[in-house]
Amino acid sequence: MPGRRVRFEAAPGSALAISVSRQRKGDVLDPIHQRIFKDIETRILSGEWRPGDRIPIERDLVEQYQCSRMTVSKALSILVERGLIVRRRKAGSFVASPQIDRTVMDIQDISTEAALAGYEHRHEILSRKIERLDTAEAAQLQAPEGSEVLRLQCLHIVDGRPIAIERRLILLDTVPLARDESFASAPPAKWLLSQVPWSRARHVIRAVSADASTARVLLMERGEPCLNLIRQTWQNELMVTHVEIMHPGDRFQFASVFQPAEKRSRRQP
Amino acid sequence: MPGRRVRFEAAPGSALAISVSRQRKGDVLDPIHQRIFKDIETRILSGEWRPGDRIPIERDLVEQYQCSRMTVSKALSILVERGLIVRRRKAGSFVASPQIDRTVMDIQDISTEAALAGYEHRHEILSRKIERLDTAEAAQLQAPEGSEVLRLQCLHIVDGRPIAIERRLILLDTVPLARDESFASAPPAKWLLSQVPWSRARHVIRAVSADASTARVLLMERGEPCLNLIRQTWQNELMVTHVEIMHPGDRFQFASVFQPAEKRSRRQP
DNA sequence: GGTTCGCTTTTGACTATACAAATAGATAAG
DNA sequence: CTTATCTATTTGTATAGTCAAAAGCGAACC
Repeated sequence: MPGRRVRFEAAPGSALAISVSRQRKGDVLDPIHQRIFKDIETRILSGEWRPGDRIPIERDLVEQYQCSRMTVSKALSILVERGLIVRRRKAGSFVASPQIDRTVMDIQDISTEAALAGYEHRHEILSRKIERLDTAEAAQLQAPEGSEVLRLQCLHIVDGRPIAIERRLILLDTVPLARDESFASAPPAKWLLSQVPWSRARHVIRAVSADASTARVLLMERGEPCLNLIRQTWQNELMVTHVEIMHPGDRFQFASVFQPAEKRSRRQP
Repeated sequence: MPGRRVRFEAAPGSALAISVSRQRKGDVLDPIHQRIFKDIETRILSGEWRPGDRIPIERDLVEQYQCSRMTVSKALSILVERGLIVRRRKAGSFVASPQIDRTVMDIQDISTEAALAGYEHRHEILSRKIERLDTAEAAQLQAPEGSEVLRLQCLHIVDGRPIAIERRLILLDTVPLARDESFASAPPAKWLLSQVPWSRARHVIRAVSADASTARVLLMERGEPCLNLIRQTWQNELMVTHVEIMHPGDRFQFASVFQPAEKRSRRQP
């Protein structure tokens, strides 16, 4: 009966044993590779195994979990993919040094964020015109001079209060469909994403003083602090869009909870 | 000769063929699973395959790349791990919907960031004292009342100009070694990371007006905009540290370049 | 009409094996 | 003492199969 596997567990407490997780929630036990992954992840996140430490070699893990090398290898591959370990031939696998104090901010688009938080959101297109990029602006955006662009101003209102003014350029060469889009049903950010996949983005977050026109639409005083987000997006060297969003400092902040080993679990509806 | 593999390539242009990459840079060809991965990734990032589209089933990919199912499966697993596709039994694998307009800011710690940008960085510990958390503060931080904490103020100077004031609490129960640390050689953020691995962090970024004491140390006017970063870190339900960093708005911004499919390649020195 | 049941497709998990590539550490040569 | 060479170890890639679990689909049934 080739390929049939008898499953037993390593005796806990044995010399090199890494306390194999018995975890048995709801009577279904996790796949072996996941248990190996979790056991090692726990060891690393708890600090028991520190950056640079060598983790047991595949042969020993095979022994401890009574599984095949492929299964161990799969677990280790995921740990590599998640940035928790590095593997080196002949040397072994080691706990990776964490990215030094890296902070990651996850910023969803405004309408999504508002919806998730249970707020009512609407947007108003304040202006909409088609222009050509002049020399200065083209240089600043690293886009070809004379490109046709759609220039938009869009106000976002959450719970009845203006929360952001969005000033956006969309390159019509890259996104020709934008020419005839009114952005009445979906705000520009959302519409764009459904139309154009992007391959690269650049972000800048700053604190600036409200200029006169911003202060007027956002119902605040001139000079008050604003949170300023600039985002520029490309699709394979073609610029897609450039947007600058001004948020009133007293009404808006970016917040996120983050784990070093990004748990990605996205489901398709 | 079991296990030996003869490598040929699918005829390009054949009915279902997905234009198998011939890529042959430097005469070494990539592992098959990597070629499959890249081919599909390219298709998705270029927009040829759009969110929700079904990608060829494993059987067909096996046929096209003339490899085993495990190899195809490995490629697809990586695509899942990277968030590019989702797989559903019986249904097939589909291009994942991108996280709606998600922006990710990568913020390194100040000294690292300065070093990377080629600036000279130094820090000064302005104050350092050990206290116990009072009721109000404990509640705010969701930490146990009466916990011993180390309270620090640290000024960061880049290229001779004050660029940030850091106000930090370190829980001495979680990080006992901090009690005798002077933070003279490494700034608190860096030192902490080398001592304590963390499992969860919360971040908030805001724009605020400079208060009197902040304005004084950062050599700016009261009321001018400041970029304000708050970061709280836990290790397995134990709070590690809470820090608030104020940056002068005119001298500091967060910037990052980001790709939807995070390329992770970290090497150990 | 709707509901249940079983068939079939497709992914998920795993084994056992083979050989390749890198390289740390020992050994030999200069 | 330094440098080149060998070798054993450890990871990397891949094969060819097995069995399991989920779920779409249609047929039979109410």
